[in-house]
Amino acid sequence: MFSYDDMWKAIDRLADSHGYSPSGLAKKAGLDPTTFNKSKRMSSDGKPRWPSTESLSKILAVTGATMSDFIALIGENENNAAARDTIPLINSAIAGKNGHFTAEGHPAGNGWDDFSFPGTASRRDEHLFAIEVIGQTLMPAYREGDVLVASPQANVRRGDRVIVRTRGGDFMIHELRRQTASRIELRAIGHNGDNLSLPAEDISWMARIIWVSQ
DNA sequence: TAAAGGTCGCGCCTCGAACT
DNA sequence: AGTTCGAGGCGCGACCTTTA
Repeated sequence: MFSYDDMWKAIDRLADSHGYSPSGLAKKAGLDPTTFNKSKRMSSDGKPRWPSTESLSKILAVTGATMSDFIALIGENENNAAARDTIPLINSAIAGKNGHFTAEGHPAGNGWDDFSFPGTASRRDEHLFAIEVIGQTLMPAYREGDVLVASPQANVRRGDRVIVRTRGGDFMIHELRRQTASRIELRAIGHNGDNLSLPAEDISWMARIIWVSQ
């Protein structure tokens, strides 16, 4: 999961790399010049404030940057060096077998390779892992060879794509449709798009897909 | 299912500092 | 003096959760 600091630093770097101040970039993108003010990155009660996806979309559009470029900026260290770290990688065909994850959804056991992912060392989420898609079952959303980076620590919300492990041993890549205290409703990613409703206690862990290499 | 209430990102505005 | 930038207060609107 991207930390709050990572996100704002990346915005600052994006602005700087295009010759703008944060307020200049906001203005260029058609946003209020104060949108990215440091004073607005924290609410009055001290809670961190996150930029909206719409604001991010606008500044990427106006700078011509892609989401991948932005991810790279998140991963850069203070010296702007190309620091690239690795996270555990496993393919989807074997990820569901026992022994590859702890009860909390953290990578464990053998069978893992390394996947280069920018700035992992500076990120607070040390339990990130990557899943390489094998087969066509997730088409058209994900193709064979795509790599999904997931965080078991990230908060999941309606509409997020998630990796789910049930206590019965099922391993699924689905979209979260609804989550209540008692039930989890999921929708399959892929051609069939089947809906699935499970008791919350049947879910061992759930990790949000935060990034995809396609 | 709909209404009520809470949360949060953003726009509008004013003000002050720094710079040209 | 004019411009740019950033801090901070306030309110709006979208979205979400809770409750009846």
